[in-house]
Amino acid sequence: MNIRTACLALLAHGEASGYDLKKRWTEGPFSRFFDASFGSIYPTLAKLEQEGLVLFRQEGQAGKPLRKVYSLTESGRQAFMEALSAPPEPDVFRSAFALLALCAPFLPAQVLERAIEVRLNDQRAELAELEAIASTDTRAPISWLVAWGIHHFRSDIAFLEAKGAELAAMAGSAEPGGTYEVCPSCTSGADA
Amino acid sequence: MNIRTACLALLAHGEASGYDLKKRWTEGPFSRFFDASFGSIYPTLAKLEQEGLVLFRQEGQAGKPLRKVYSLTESGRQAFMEALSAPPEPDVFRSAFALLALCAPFLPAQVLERAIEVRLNDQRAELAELEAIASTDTRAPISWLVAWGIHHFRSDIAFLEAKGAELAAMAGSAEPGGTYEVCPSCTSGADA
DNA sequence: GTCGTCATGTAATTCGTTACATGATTTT
DNA sequence: AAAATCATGTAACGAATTACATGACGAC
Repeated sequence: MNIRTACLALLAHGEASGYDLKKRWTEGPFSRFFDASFGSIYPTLAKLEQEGLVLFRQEGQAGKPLRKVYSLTESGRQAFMEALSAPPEPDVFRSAFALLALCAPFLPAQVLERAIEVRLNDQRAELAELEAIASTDTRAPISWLVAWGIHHFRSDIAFLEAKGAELAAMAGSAEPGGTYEVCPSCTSGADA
Repeated sequence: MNIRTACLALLAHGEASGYDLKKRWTEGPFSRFFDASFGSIYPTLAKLEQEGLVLFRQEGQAGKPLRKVYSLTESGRQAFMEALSAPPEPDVFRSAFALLALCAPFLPAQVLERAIEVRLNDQRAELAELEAIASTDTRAPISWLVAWGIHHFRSDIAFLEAKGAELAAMAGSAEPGGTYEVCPSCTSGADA
C-alpha cells in the first residue's frame, strides 16, 4: 500500500486538495490506517495529474490561498480499481513490543513491567478513541472498520491482561550474548 | 524498530553471522515480527563493528565460504538495553485490507468477496503455521509470542466470519468520484 | 551440467520523511 | 506582537530494497 494507491482511494471518496488528504489521514477515522507527509502528497498528486489519473480545478476563496481541488478521471477510476483488485500484500506485523517480548529473558524486570504497563495504557487509549468514533459515526464502511479495530484492541488487551504476568516473570532469566537457544536450525555454521 | 536494534536483539540471543540473521528473520518464529535484506544486514553489522558494539571472529569450515560470526560486546549489550528501554513506538496498523474495506461502496461485489475470501484463507494459513510452531516449540518467550499471535489471528478470523458478509453487502453502493461523505470536517474549502 | 545452498558484499534505485521556503489571514 | 491555520511546494537526507558481482561445493 503506497501513497499513490492511498491517494486514489481517498479521491474516490470525493474530490480533495493535498491539504485535505493530509487532514483526512491525520484526523478522523482514516488516521489509523495510513499517514503521509506533505513532502510526498504534493509530488504524488502532481505525478497523478501528469499521468492523467486526476485533474484539478483551482479554487481561490477570499482571504485564503489558492486551493488545487483534485478529482479522479476515468483512467484514475480504473487505476484505483486495479490497485485494489491486485492480490493484497499480507499485513506486516512489525511491533516494537514483540521484539521486546522476544528479549524478555535478557531484560531487567522493571523494564519489562513498565513496557507491559505502557502497552496496556496505549491500547486502552486507542480503544477508547475508537469507541468514541463508533458512537458518533455510523457511515457504512467506516463503522465496519471501527468495529474491526475495536474487536482487535479488546482482544489484544484481554490477552495482555491474562498473560502479561507470565511474560514479566521471564525477566532476567538469561544472560545477553550467552548461548540462549533461539532457533537451532537457523545457525548455519554450528552442527548441533 | 530499525534494523540496528533488531540486529542487536538477535545477537543478544547468541552469536550469529549475517546469513544466520537473515535466516532467523525469514524462517522460524521470528519471521512474523521482522524482516531484512542482505543489502541492509551486512552494512549494519559492519557499522556496529566500527562502533564497537559487536565483534566478529572469522570461521572457515572445510568446503564452505568464510563466515563472520558476530557477538555483542559490553557496549553492545548496553546499546541493546537502551534501545529496548526507550519508549516504544506504537505499532502502526497499515493494512491493505483496511484500505479495501474503506472503499467497499466503490468496489464491485466480486472484487470485495474475493478479497474477503483471500484474506480469510491467508489468516487461516498463518494461524495453522503458528499452531504448528506452538506444538513443537516450548521455549519461553517464543511460545508466549506465538500464543499472542494465535490469539490475534483467531480473533481476526472470528470477526471476518461474523461480519464479512456485512462488508460484502456494501459493494457498489456508491459511485467513485462522487460526493460520498467521508469526513466532512476534513474538507478545508467547503463550508457545509 | 544445472540448480540450490552457503556466504559476503556493493551499487543503483525507490520510497518516504524532515526541514526549508513562502505568504496571507485569523485568532490569542 | 506572536502564533496558529490555510495552502503549496522543493531540497536534502535517510532507510531500506532490488539487482548485481563473486565463488565454491553438493545434490540431482
